[in-house]
Amino acid sequence: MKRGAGTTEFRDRIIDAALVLFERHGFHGVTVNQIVEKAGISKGGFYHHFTSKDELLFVIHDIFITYVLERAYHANQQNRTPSERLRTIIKDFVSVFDIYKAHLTVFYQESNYLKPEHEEIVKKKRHEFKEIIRSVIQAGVDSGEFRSDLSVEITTMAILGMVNWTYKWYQRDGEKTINEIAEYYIDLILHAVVADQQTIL
Amino acid sequence: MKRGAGTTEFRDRIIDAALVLFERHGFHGVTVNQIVEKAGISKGGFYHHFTSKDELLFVIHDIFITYVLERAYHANQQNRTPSERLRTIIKDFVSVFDIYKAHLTVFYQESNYLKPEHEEIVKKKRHEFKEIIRSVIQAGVDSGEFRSDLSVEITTMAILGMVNWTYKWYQRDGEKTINEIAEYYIDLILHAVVADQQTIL
Amino acid sequence: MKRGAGTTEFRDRIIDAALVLFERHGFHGVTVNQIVEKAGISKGGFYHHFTSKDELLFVIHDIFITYVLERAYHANQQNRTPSERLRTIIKDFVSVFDIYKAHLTVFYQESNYLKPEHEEIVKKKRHEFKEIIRSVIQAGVDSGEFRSDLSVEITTMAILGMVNWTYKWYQRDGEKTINEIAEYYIDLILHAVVADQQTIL
Amino acid sequence: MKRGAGTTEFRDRIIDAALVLFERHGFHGVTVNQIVEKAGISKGGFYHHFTSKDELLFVIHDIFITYVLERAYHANQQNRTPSERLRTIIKDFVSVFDIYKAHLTVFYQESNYLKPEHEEIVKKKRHEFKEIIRSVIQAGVDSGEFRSDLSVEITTMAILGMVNWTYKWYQRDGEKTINEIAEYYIDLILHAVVADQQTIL
DNA sequence: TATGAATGAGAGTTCATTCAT
DNA sequence: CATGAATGAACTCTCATTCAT
Repeated sequence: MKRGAGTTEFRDRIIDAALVLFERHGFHGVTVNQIVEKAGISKGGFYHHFTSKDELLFVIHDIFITYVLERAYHANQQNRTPSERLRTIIKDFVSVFDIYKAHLTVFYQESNYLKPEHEEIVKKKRHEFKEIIRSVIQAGVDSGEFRSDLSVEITTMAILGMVNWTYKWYQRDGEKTINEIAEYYIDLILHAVVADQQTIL
Repeated sequence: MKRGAGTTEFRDRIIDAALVLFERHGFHGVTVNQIVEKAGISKGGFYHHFTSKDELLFVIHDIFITYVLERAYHANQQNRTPSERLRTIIKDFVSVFDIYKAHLTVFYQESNYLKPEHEEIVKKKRHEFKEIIRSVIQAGVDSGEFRSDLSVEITTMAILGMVNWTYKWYQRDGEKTINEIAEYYIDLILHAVVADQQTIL
Repeated sequence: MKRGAGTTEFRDRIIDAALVLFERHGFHGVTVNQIVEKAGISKGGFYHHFTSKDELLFVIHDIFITYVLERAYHANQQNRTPSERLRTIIKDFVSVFDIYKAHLTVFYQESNYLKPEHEEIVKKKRHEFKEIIRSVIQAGVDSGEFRSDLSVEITTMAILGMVNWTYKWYQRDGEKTINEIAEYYIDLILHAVVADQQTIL
Repeated sequence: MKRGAGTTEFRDRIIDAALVLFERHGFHGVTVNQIVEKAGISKGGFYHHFTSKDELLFVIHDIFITYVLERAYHANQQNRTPSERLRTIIKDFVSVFDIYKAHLTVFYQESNYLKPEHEEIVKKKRHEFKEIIRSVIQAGVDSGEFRSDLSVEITTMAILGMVNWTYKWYQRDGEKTINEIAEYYIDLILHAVVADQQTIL
């Protein structure tokens, strides 16, 4: 049990160091030497835990997308109406920005440097995440809660764009908390997609 | 007509080749050798026209942002109401996706590899572009045309995110034309930001 | 004795190879490839030990001037009269030609290719060496042992020129040993600078 | 006549520009581009007058050594005693420092970058110059004017070293004129080589 | 396990030289 | 004669990865 803890620390130290460096300088702007120096380990140590620098990039991607996907599945199940589900999914996803800001930046900035075999795995999970949102929009349209003239595809991409883009400007110590931003997004989105109230009344 | 009209110039050949390659493999996934080979010129020729690979990256950024900024300035002047201006700016910007898809992808994907001196120039123009959108939102709020409870900052970033993100999925030969997508975005955005009609009536 | 005594170290192998090549072809007439090939190591190995080819040039300069300076300091202290000190310094310096012939050639031939930061360090030590000789001449003049009409500055430079120039023609397997040449120089110099005996008597 | 003058100017402009640059930065520290820019001509113009950069280096060497050699021959003939001839040769040679300082620096600093075919020509003339001095020393020894225990070879090299080295420190606007320095050298040398006066008296 | 000296393929860049205009 | 855009061989240097210790 003690061993396991120590080993994990080692690996995590590498990932943490890499995240800080990748976020600032990009995957190709950082050398393995810089990573091991920042992590306080040796080069041999690095290659004991990762088969390559490429694998490290994949692991960072995978940690992030796996976590996000899991939460999205969970969030999608526990609400009733599509707008309630949409709200929960977005709030949940956006809350990740505080914990996984660096992962997220690397994820959106460096994913085209993933090796084919890694890219495929990530792509699949990314697609699953998108499908969750898409299905909620579809459900809203089907139930009449959302406007019937919505393009489910474009609406999904529009929401994803709005939300994902946040990583480009969000600062943890900025004026608004990530929760306030999330609430704001939800408000904008629901105004945009929910069917006119009058017709309902 | 005497010169440069019919002939594809050397410099342009380099940029075109680089765009195709950078879009697919990223700035660091492409070597100068690959660029000159695709452009059908010599390595020396490359360095006769660009002082470095870094400068080429900057030129691609600058062509794009300069063009976009100019159009945005123009679009912003010729309409009356904020929503009309917002519509024109967005339509105009999105229409760039068909001509400058590759520039745009490089712009959003590789800008953190710009050298400091180049980054500064690009950053300034990017900021100007953002300020144009921001000022339109602000004008809409001030005039009462847009909801009074809007956060101008977040709304601006939300719109930018939604629109910019398009580069990640838009295909010129896809189901929707870029104009249809633009119209759709405008519809979503106006639903989200325009003050309730009932209250006005 | 445990380490480094028997084995020719990596770093030394590089320096030795570079010296032979630089002496014959000049700093710019030799490539890093040629150096590593002669040293029997890899290119990466070279850059593991030296940050640049320029640094290697500096190291060669520094080894030489540091050694020479140390010996000159030592030689300057253990004799009494200026002519005795001058003799010891010259003999000592010239004896270096047998061990450091290549360093010396590089030192006098390539020093204007040193990078500014390196040049400064070397210049300082060179100046110190010159000052030692100068001070001996000055002492000789002050004590009346040397001619009173000597220009200390020009005499110093004349001696340095005569002695340094040796690197242009001296061959270790030539007619005269370096010691014989040194004795000869000393004889010439003393004839030139020592005050007339008759006038004293 | 006008043509001839203009053409010569062109070639001289190149040489002058190159001299200034080579003296400061060395042959390899200067590009052909820099030379033509400083000379105010085009690259094509350069290669119209010189077959290569290497040839330019040779021409600079040749101008210098040819001039020096000619003067030395002349100086050697018009005096009677060896010491008078030695004096004239040295004064004459050293006076070149004011006109040909740059040539001289390039000559002593970059001659090992001459191409073999050029090197040979220069070497031959250099040797001739040395032989002139050597023959004077020999004549002095033979006539009894100089010390009989002189090594003609080493004495020659010692004198050459002393005199040549001057290029390393001489400044045209320094304390001493080149003529004063020459007189000083001659004084030192004659003190060193002339046989004891008593024995003559 | 852990180390870091050593590797070597390949990157970006330079620059003397050429040649169509 | 003059030009300067274009060439391409050769250069210095980088850095992910290996492996003897």
